[in-house]
Amino acid sequence: MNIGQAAKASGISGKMIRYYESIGLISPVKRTESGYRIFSEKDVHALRFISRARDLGFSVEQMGNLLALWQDRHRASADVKAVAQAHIGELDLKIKKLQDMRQTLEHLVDHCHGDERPDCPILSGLAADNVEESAELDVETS
Amino acid sequence: MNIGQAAKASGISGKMIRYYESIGLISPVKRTESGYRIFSEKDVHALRFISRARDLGFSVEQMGNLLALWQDRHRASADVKAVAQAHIGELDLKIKKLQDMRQTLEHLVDHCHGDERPDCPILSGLAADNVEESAELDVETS
DNA sequence: CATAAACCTTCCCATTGTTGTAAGGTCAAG
DNA sequence: CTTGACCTTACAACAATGGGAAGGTTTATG
Repeated sequence: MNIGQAAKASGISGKMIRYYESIGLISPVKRTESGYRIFSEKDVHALRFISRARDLGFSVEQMGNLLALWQDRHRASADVKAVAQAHIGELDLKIKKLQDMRQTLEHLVDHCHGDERPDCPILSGLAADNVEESAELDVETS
Repeated sequence: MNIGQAAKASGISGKMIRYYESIGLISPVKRTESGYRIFSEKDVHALRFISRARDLGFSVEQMGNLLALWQDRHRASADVKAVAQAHIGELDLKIKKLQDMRQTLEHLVDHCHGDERPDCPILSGLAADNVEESAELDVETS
């Protein structure tokens, strides 16, 4: 199988496949005499694994860990669970951060009349240089 | 005011201040004869504005828009509101995406016993190559 | 005054993950 | 045997930030 076909079959672009190979996430695949990469079903299988992990927001490093665990027949499922749970924790942090941003911004938007007049609490909120005004920007100063 | 002091006062590193200047987000500030940047209160005010917008997750490009609106005394507050609301929309998308990931991952984690045994639904879920198994990965195929 | 510490300057490199492009080699079909 | 569709490597770019080198300036101290 060519890299193009492997790309289609796995959902990872040829570019990225080469990149993953170059950084050692996947081991180098076989080559034809002329240098073309040849992908086996097993290779594509691994690529699909990566594709799924990537869709779940795992970093390349984390995918490396997962791949290693995947390929290790004797690992304990607890190890895998730990990686996954750590990642859930990271996702939670990101979600929380975005939600905080969202809430602050919405608060500002709610107070902006949004008409022709130039007066706008959103900009004043962003421009606030003292604690009183800028307090409006704090979501939860916990 | 030096760049170091401006950095402290605004919460933006000196590195980033220079960067923002280099890409034109802020206009070049005055210099001493020997080439040191001198920041006025107004300059620092703008930097603080940027710092807040950045904390709210605005991209450099969006911050450029906001800055322009901020400095335009005659803009309609509706214009600002539109930018802010568009950004809320973006935040919502990101949040949704992360929540979807989180839920899928949690689903997998819930089904992993997490003990010594090597059998692990998380890895099988990631490795699924057919629709039946991979359906477990879909959160809401709406 | 001399020297050292603490600044500042520009320039380049690394990061993460991905895409684009250029220059060239190969393969299959007509 | 040419054309087009593939493949190869290598390099640059993106966003936003940090790190460091090499060198100039200012300030504080002996």
